[in-house]
Amino acid sequence: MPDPTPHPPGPPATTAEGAPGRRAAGVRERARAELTREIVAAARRQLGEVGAAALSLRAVAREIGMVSSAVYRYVASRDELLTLLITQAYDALGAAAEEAEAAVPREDLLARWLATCTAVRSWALAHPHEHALIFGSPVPGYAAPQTTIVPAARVPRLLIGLLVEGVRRGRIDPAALPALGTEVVAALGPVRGDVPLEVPDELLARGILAWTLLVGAVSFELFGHTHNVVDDDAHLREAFFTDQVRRAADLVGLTGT
Amino acid sequence: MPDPTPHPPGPPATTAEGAPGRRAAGVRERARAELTREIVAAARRQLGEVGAAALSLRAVAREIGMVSSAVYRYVASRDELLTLLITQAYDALGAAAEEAEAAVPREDLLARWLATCTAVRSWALAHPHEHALIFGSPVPGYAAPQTTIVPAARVPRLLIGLLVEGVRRGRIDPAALPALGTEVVAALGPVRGDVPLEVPDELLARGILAWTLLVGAVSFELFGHTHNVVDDDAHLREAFFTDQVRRAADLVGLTGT
DNA sequence: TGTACATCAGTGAACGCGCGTTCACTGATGTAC
DNA sequence: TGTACATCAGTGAACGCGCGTTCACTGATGTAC
Repeated sequence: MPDPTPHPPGPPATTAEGAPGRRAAGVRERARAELTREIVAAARRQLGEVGAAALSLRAVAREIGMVSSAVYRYVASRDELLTLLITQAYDALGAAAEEAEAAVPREDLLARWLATCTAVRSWALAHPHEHALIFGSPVPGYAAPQTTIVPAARVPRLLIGLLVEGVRRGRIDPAALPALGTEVVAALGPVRGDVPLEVPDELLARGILAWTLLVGAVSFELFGHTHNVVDDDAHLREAFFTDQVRRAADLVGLTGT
Repeated sequence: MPDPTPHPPGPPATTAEGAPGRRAAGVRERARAELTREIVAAARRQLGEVGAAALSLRAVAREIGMVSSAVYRYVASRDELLTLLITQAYDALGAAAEEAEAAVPREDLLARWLATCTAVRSWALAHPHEHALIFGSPVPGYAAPQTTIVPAARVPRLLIGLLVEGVRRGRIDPAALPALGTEVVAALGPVRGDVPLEVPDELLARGILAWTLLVGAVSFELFGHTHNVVDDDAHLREAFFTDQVRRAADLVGLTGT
């Protein structure tokens, strides 16, 4: 630790001063960013082929025609690469869901709910290994850092937003909901601060159930647990999924227009 | 293929004739079975330490003091070992759930439901890697054979049994249920044959939702997705889980005594 | 504008490791007469 | 009961492979005067 090896210079910490030489430094920085992107893209491709556990820095280097040690100029370790893949997967999923949701007329809360859920499923079907990376078994020996928290919350935030809107528009009547047991209320302590008070505890519990069901249903389908249960036909599968998430919408009080 | 290598004799196909020499042959067979069990047990221990992707035949051999090649007398390959682990995990989970359910008074269908769900969660908390093995991301490069289908269905079968009983005892009124959309009915084709007709399509769809939620909730907790959502306290976690699966029971029509 | 110097990207070899699987073999254990 | 033979379990060496990471190095690219 005390000897500063000349090797990994790390990200250049955006050179403190910056008025002159800005463009020049910008060139190096841009090249750096570009190659980092290339590395992550290659890693993503590899992830899609062999899965997270078998993801290898050497293979990534090979794919972009670099020598394996050169990759260490851009990522500090295999774990850091995994972290990048995870946050980017969460972000891609979040963006897909947000885009689909935004395309639906604002008044139709049920349709917005269903669009969000369907987008989550479609993204997962299109990126099965990335779904597995964020919602499947944890990668052995890897601990997700704080960095992933915010992107991980994008889809839940979207769904909570729909609940808030439902309450504000009078589509969901918080007063009509039963009270939640005190222990369960206590259990929800950590999330309580992140959710507007318009969403009472009971509704929050239902929302979490819906979110759990959504991810559970997608994972079940992706991981093969619907074999011998649901038909193989793509259209029927989607119909079944829609039926399930519509039930979840029902539960939180978002019914048809 | 056409040359019968002298090496792997495989399981001895239970020597056709068997009147004399029975006990002697039995000794070898018993030793064989015993060692196979030891191998699988060691593999299970290893699974608990490094996860499925990193499970290695050589490490298993090391743990039981064998040379790595000797293991091939007992299991044909790493994949076969994985298959054994998977079916045994399903069976252990199924047995735990069945035992917990059997301990509850027969009349209390809700309590039987909750006991089943709680057993699934407890087993998963006690055997996180085995839960991940059967409900997490598929192991890359491994395809589950038919052998796993029956044990995999044990818990679902238990839950379906409760629905059947609920209908037979008049606790669930099938006539009061809405009809299920024709597409969703079609989607349920494969499973329909395995579920008694007392459980109408609509109830079946709700049952699958409940099962999906159950596994989803356990996986969420186990894979760390309830961080920053549910409190860390074990008791509160359980209270939250119970609340969620009680909602699932509600949905299928199993309410309090 | 021109030169001397510092910064950085990429190289290639190496360390030390573990893996699945095969194969010819030695002994021990059972079987048949 | 005793011997000749067949079956099986376990050994040890080997094949061929890939991995993450480090390190001293060569050049190219930028920076300061």
